[in-house]
Amino acid sequence: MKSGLKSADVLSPVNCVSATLRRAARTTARFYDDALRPSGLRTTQFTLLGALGTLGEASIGDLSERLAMDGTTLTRNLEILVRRRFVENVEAEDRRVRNLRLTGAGTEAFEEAVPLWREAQRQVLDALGPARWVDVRSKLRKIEAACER
Amino acid sequence: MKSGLKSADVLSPVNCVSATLRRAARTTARFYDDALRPSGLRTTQFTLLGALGTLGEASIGDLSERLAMDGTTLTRNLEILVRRRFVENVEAEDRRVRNLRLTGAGTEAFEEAVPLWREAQRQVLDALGPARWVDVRSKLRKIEAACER
DNA sequence: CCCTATTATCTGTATATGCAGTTAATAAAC
DNA sequence: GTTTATTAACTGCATATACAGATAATAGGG
Repeated sequence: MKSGLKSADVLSPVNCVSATLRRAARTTARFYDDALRPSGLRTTQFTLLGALGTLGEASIGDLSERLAMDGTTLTRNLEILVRRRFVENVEAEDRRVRNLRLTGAGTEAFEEAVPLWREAQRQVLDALGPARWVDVRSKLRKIEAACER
Repeated sequence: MKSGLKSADVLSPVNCVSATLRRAARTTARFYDDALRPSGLRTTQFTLLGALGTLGEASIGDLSERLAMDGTTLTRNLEILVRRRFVENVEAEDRRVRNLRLTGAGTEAFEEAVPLWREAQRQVLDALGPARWVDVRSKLRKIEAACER
């Protein structure tokens, strides 16, 4: 038989969903990081600046929910961007909360990186086809939902 | 319209392939790490022990290729497993190479973790359906291929 | 109003990840 | 056979990631 996969296969550790996703995440991160290198931004930083650009002003909690990233991770990832003056703090009414927002330099850095990012994204989508990517994405959402209860 | 996605959407940074995959990887890693916690193994360690179990005896280069993971990352990830006596060094003919192999304790630790892993994997596959997962996996391979040239 | 519970963030610690540059050993060139 | 190129792994550095426990501030109950 040609591509017969028995159900036992997917319950064998060599076919771990988490390992497969991490592997794909490593490989694409290397690719996008390489493409973004001239901009001085890593993919994670690019994503974080983009999220702040969209949200306008956001707390660590807001970003944590949106990016499905632990708050303590964000504290440290943001620290780097604040140090480089791409992001700044804004005081919130609730004084437990620290709100963050893009600076002018942060907006500029992001915008300059967009064409580099777009070229990487284009190469990946040319290989897969946008419709297939949209399909994969919706299935990844299902997987995440199963992991979040 | 209901789910009309124009091609412009997928070329907008909010739909970054790398960011989406990293997010999914983070979420599943948290889930599997939590499931594996009683075993004392993280998902990455479980995967690494599994790869060594399959390969029998392997160099850093072998593992690097199989896991699409940088050699320097492996040097450090293996260091932890060697320290815990789950993995041991074996001298190779080529003296630049360091070969690695599971110890008895490493095999035991892995085998004890398998049922915990299987339960996590089962939950994810129940939510998605094994056929859909096989489909996603093949598309992830295409994405990786596009990133590796 | 005070006490308690909840919430938002931070710190300490550990692992995960990869690039640039180094070292040591083998392979190739002459 | 020596010199040169290539290869395998390692070190230094920086970022990415999350859990446990601490701190500070708000919200709720009496």
